[in-house]
Amino acid sequence: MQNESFPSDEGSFLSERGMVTVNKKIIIKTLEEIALHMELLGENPFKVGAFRKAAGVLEQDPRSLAEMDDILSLKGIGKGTGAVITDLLEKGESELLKELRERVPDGLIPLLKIPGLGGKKIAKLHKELGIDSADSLRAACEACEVSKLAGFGKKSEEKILAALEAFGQRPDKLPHWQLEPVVRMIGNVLDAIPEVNRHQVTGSYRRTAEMSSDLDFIVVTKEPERVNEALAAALPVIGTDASGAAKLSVTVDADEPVDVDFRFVTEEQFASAIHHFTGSKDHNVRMRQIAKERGEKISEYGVEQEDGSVLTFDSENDFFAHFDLPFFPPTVRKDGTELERADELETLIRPEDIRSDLHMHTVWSDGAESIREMAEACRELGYSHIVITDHSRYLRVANGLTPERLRDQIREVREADSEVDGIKILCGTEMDILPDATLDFDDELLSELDFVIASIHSNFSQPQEKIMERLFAAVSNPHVDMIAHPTGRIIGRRDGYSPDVAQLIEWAAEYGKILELNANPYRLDLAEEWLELAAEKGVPIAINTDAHSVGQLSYMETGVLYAQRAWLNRDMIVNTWTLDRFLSHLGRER
DNA sequence: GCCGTTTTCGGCCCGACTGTTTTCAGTCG
Repeated sequence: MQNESFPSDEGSFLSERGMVTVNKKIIIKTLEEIALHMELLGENPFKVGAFRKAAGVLEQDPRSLAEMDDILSLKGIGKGTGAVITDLLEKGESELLKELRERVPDGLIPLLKIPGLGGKKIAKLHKELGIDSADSLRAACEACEVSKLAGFGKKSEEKILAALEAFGQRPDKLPHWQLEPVVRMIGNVLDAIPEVNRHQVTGSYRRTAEMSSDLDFIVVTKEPERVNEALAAALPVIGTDASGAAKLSVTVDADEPVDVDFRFVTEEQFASAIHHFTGSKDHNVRMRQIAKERGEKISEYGVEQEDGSVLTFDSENDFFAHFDLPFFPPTVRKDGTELERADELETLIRPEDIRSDLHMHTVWSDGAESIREMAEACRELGYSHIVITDHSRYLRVANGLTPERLRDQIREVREADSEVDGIKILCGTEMDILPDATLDFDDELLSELDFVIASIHSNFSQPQEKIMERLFAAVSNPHVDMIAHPTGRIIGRRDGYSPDVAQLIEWAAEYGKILELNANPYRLDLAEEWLELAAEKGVPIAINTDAHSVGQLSYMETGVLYAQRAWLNRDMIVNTWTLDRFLSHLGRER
């Protein structure tokens, strides 16, 4: 999820005053950097893995460095990794890393990103040809020196050159929203191939990760070669990485090039295959360990028994049941620790728990449909109540409502509510928090509304202090009920206005405000880690679509799935509540 | 490098594909 960062752009471990300030993050980064360097020296992969694992153990531990008095006795931290930590704590730097840095040129590290090059091959290039950077690698390829090395050939040389050409041109990962249409397009292509019996997108996309580096499809067929050919012919393929009877790996031309893997399996293998390729990697490792303890072996094809026979399953449900586990939704399959949280699955938020949407727009501001049309569409979705929340006057580009127009709208909402059966329509606003930290409507007008959302849509680049002053103005106003899209981020495009989210969550807890998980796939704001913190602090969350049209009401599902990633309990999700409970929660003076 | 404790040595998740081989190592997911 995070961008991979390399030591070169990592910034110094020294603070401005030159004093060494070692925190947990630095220890984690150091361990990871050591692993990276060892990989390039062709070290034993298990040794490399041990350093990665130690970093992971620290990351996993919720405590800060100061709270960890037993850091050296944690499982996964031993003599070698412990020495690095001790070194860092005592001297502020790692002797081992220093040594490794002297042996490994900085320029080698980015080369790990070139497909087909791993630690061993890069080590060889360095040792045999003195390659120490992307530039020297390019020169060596152009001089045809690389193909002379044992283990390399003409083809490797060409592939490396092509990869160097594309270096930095392509983003590592694409946002979920950008992949969605590609998934749909590929689904249609698969549907049209007669030899395909069924298919399922898996991978991090199925886990509703906000960014994915590729797409993985499991395809059930009896004729993999035919399907392989048909896919290659029907898709806008701009490159093929691997092609066989079991898999096809291609790069597909979309808005951005997208890497797509297809795995061909039989009907019996389907459940095991989708589990395997949905991951996460760490989840799979954990599952395999559990299998191993029982004398079994999990692969993408099934569960191998001690006698060599292979069990297959009708569904992922049955697969988990075989290990005496409940079904874990893809969204919670993360670092493997989820397997210890089976008792929380019962209360985990599910799409069918949602009974309202508290943030949507109509033709009154920048929406596409009328109040009645939105309400009727929500009724179709089975909701019991909704809030109409058009923009306020400051947002001119969105035709924001003046106080006069808002009063007119209130009348119209009341009227629509009395006319449309089967759903309660509430009056609200999405009111701007202005750049000067005042609110767009006065208290008197706000008191006439059922639900007040406050949001920032302007002057994102203000210093954090000012942004927080604005958010505080909203949070501390007794009429404001919720802060929408609290950071203003657009995934993969912009970071938003970078508030101090931890502080905002504290305030929300203190002033009894709701924070939004905006379900628009472009936003998914708040992000996962903040949702976890909000849950810890007992701050209620509303999952809202912010729909500007009837079609966008379907964003709700993505929002709920994303919320599962943060293990949100349905009881803390405001829009699972009944209308009565919702109104009594709001219960402010009117 | 780390772990276990019916193991202090011998594992560490598992399999497909590629490119370079003439039987397999390396990379990748």
